[in-house]
Amino acid sequence: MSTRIAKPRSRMRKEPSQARSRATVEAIIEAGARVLSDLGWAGFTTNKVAEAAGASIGSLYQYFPDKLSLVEAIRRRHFDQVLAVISDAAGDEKPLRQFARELTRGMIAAHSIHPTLHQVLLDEAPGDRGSRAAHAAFQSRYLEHYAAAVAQYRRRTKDTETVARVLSSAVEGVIHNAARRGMLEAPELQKQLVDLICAYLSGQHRAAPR
Amino acid sequence: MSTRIAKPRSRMRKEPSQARSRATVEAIIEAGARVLSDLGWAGFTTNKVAEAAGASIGSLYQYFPDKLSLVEAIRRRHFDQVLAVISDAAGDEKPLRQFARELTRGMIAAHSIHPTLHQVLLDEAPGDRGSRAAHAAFQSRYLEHYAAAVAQYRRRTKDTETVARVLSSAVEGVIHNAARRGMLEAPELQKQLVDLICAYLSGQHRAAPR
DNA sequence: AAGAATATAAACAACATACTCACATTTTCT
DNA sequence: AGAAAATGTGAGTATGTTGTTTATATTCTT
Repeated sequence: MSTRIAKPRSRMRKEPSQARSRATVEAIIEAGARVLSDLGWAGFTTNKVAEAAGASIGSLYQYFPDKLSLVEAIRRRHFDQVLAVISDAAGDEKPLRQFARELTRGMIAAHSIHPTLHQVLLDEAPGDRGSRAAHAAFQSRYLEHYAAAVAQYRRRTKDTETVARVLSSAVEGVIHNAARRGMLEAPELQKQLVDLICAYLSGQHRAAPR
Repeated sequence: MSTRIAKPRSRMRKEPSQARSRATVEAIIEAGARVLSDLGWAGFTTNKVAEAAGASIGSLYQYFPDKLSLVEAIRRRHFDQVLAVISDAAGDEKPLRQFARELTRGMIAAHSIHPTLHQVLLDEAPGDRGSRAAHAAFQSRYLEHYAAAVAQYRRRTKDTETVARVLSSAVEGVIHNAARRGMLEAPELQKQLVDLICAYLSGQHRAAPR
């Protein structure tokens, strides 16, 4: 029972050294993201990814030891992008509305390339391997940024974490829904999302007038 | 090419007449919902459903001609439930906050049994068959109810439909996220969701004070 | 007790798909 | 130029999955 051998942690079977191979690896990751976003986890097959990347299945397995390590790579890349967006938006001390606008714009931009990748990565794709830790770390930092914003714009809130979570999931919900309908670019939607964020964060809504 | 034969529309291969068989059918649908919610579309297999229902695979195929018709049945049942919730909440003329509270409570209740079923049904499960129409009809009525509420509580809004969509997707996002974390019952979360709805719908948030 | 309805689960056929391997091509190095 | 290393190829395999059938057993109705 103690014979459970720890799989070698190698992210990549072989480190690409030439420019050509680095381009191949990049193409594979990119194609993987597209397939994952378009077909979902159920349609995410290594052969399909290789074909979409314009590479051969052999090349794929030359750099990624198995399917999961590929998902890992995709996940890492996407999460880094999203994190950068939030980090930027919640940067220094800007007025609420500007923060909301930048956040909205950034999130939409981050999802414009692969509309439903984020959701698929969160919901469908498994995270068996060492990804568990990385995934948690992402979630943590992700929320931290939101929490910082909440603390800044909504000072008299006790449970900052809950508010941050509600806000982030609401934003994600809107983005995801719009993405599925292909309406990410609609300006009216962007405006409404900004309004939603501002309304919730400014939070002067006690005792409705009527 | 025109030889595409229209499959017989039979929802059920055989109508259950005895009480026993009706219970079996119900158990299968219920188990199907659970499997779909827990394992996702990728893990949704007829054998697993039968086992989870405490029935045999043969019984399943006695009543459902194929896998898709089973999903159809699950979908129909769930959507009916959700629709009833919204319909109730957006009933007559109540103050905004009460509407928000009832909507929140109802949505949470509807998702408490099978937390992620709704999302899976919307995102992963295919809708090849005649479900396309039913699905659209549901979406339509779903939005209508939200739009009615928007029109009632937010009179000076031009694009009612967009607002309704933003609101509904935001609520869904929060619910879905909470469901995944097993935090659906947390009272603090419920309160925050109510706040979010009220804040957005009352919409007096122009010109942030600072 | 006969016959209809319902339940069972082993078995299958068809298919999908992650992954390997032996070989071809390109790049780098001497 | 030529050897060696790096990279690319894709048919093939091995393994599993899964929707579905069928022959048989059990329970209900009349």
